[in-house]
Amino acid sequence: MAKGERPTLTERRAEELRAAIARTAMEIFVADGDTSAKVERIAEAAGVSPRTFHRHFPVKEDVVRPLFRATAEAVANALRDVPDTVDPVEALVAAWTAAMPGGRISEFDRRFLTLMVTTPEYRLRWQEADAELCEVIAGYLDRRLPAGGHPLHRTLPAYLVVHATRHVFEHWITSGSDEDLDALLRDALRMVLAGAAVR
Amino acid sequence: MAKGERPTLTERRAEELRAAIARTAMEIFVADGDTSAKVERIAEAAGVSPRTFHRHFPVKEDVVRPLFRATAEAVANALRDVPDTVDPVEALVAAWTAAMPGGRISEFDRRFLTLMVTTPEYRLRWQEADAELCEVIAGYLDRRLPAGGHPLHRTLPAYLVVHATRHVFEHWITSGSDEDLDALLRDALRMVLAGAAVR
DNA sequence: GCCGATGTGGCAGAAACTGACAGATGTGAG
DNA sequence: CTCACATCTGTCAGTTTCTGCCACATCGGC
Repeated sequence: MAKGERPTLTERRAEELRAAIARTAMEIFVADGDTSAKVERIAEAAGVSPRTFHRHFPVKEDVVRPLFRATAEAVANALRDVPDTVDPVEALVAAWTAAMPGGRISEFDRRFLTLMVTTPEYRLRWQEADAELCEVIAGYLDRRLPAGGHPLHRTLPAYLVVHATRHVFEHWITSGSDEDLDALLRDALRMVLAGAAVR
Repeated sequence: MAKGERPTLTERRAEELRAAIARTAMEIFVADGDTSAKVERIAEAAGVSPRTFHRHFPVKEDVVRPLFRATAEAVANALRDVPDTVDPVEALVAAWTAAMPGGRISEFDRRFLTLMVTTPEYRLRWQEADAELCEVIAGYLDRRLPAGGHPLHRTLPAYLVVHATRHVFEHWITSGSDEDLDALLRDALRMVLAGAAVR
């Protein structure tokens, strides 16, 4: 557990435990149709004590973070090795698609994400994962932006890309999910990248 | 208290009480340098019982909402009667400036806003006020956008304008506030509106 | 096998909330 | 102006979330 070492066994176990608890919470939330389940119930269903739950998730709502972090990492991985010949818009859309298992969103996930969008405390955790994505996307866009200038010229386009994606996605989720998500994303990203002068 | 009537005396009093409690909380937060003050203390300083506090603010963090709502309304008012001859970028920057008392941010406000930016639960309340601003800005941009098209073509530009403003503002706050905020805003808004084809 | 480091659970308690009731204070009809 | 009614407020008890502390189990290196 030194510094930049890869995770030790104990750390990996803790991570797995957090993921398991998160998944348990997700299943309970979807089954209930709301997010009001008590810590006691989630902890018991996951086979741990409430005290251990709170050790891993200081605030109850943190329980969903591993889920969002996982998809954020999937997007980051999909974006890591994109050749410069690919159109940025297509690369970003493809990265998002790659983050969904099977390239599409299941009914189960759709119900869960609806809860996450409509419950402010949980929506906040989603946004925190998006904040990490901002850095990844900033790294990707870096090579495609005019060099120099104010620091904001680097971070703002990435920030806007992530938030445009979020806006489109939330519209898609709340409006019944019967539109072509990829097409909507392409459209929105083109708007953002055009303004940011991405080549 | 029928439907679209103007507020009755009782309602106005409740609104004033909420504003007074919010202001009290702000002063305590700034004096402490953090937002950890207990409900009991804020309520006592405002001259009400904790029970009354929670009646007006179901969740403790809601206490700052009146403050953000007030500035959001100020921006909305400043934007309401802008003639079409004014450049949208200038109109938006002017609206933000008009929302600050005296056209600039006091040291007191700066400290308070720093706390709001760095504390996720409070940052969320700020974003909720921004969400209301989105509708106002969508109304303003409506006349300046190509007609027709998908609903997202109306809401997305406003959403991006608000979030670009937020990003610039948070950068400005956290980096010491010694840059030219207006210039940064102008720059960011030009980027967004160029992509959205605002005329 | 031993031993320090770390994770876990139980318990007590702080703090954030909520429901219910009683008293105070508006609000409106006559 | 007065009375009846609605609304707001405070007190109190109770639930839920979250934390500090300690004992115990497990892990990981020697």
